[in-house]
Amino acid sequence: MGTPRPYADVIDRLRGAGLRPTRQRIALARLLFAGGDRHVTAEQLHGQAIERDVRVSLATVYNTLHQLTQAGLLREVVVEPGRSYFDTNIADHHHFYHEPTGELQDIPGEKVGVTTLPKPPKGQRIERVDIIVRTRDSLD
Amino acid sequence: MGTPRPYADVIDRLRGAGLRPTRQRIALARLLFAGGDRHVTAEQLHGQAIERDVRVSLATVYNTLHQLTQAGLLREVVVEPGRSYFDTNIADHHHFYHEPTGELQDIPGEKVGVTTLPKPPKGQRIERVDIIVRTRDSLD
DNA sequence: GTGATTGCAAATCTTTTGCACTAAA
DNA sequence: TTTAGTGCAAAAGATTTGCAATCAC
Repeated sequence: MGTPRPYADVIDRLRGAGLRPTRQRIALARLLFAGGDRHVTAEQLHGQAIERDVRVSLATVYNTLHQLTQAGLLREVVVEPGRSYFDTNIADHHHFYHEPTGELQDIPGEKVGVTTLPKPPKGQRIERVDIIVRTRDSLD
Repeated sequence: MGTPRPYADVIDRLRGAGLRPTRQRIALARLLFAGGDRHVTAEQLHGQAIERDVRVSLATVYNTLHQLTQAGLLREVVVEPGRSYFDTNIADHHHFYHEPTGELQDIPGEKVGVTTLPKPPKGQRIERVDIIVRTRDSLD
């Protein structure tokens, strides 16, 4: 048996992204990629880290989130001015956005059929198609 | 002939929205609704007003944009964290977003076909579907 | 060791707010 | 008048940055 490496999976993921597996990055990555798909703001993630006694500064959380996004391990979702969500689901998919609570919910890519789409302006290529289905409470 | 009213159209539009046609609001509405469809940030609109020697504060521009949005005369488009665009096109439509320049371009609603869409979460109704097609330069 | 990473606090940027002043009705 | 609207400057958030201290390799 080889020497057991703690959090080997997370560390490999960071390494794969070209990021040094520091204490902070490992902790954040564990929080992010532990459960299923998550939608978190920097503030929320920072709060959770603090809760679990992980000493990280908010600045580092922001930096790490952006680094992971750039590496393709996270996706940034913009639904509201002045607040960014980071999505651990990087598969092709879209979102329900419940405006009253600010909650995001994934819609699997295959559940949405976009038939036609015009050609992008000259000299541009499509990078990504984001669909946000904004919802409110039925009674309103 | 009745007494000619300057900017009667704009004034009526504001009145119709329940907004007093003040000097500032008239000027801003004229900038917004003059040409065809426009996508502006508060900062940009403020800049244009100043350029044309209209004395308005940025705070008033923000207030007015939100009032017009609430009245249904404008639509807010969120594509980037920390910056809101206001769209004078209130018809059903979507957007190309050219990431390098931050430019928005309308896609008429009928040019995009969304076939299937899952039911929203229990107790919620769909308010609006926003589709943002993010583009980059072809060569990148 | 040494170069990448972190923390902290300050800086930045967008947007909102409080309040005395001004203007529309 | 009387009440809504405005400007200004200050406040509030979210995010970024500069730089000395710290850590991974």
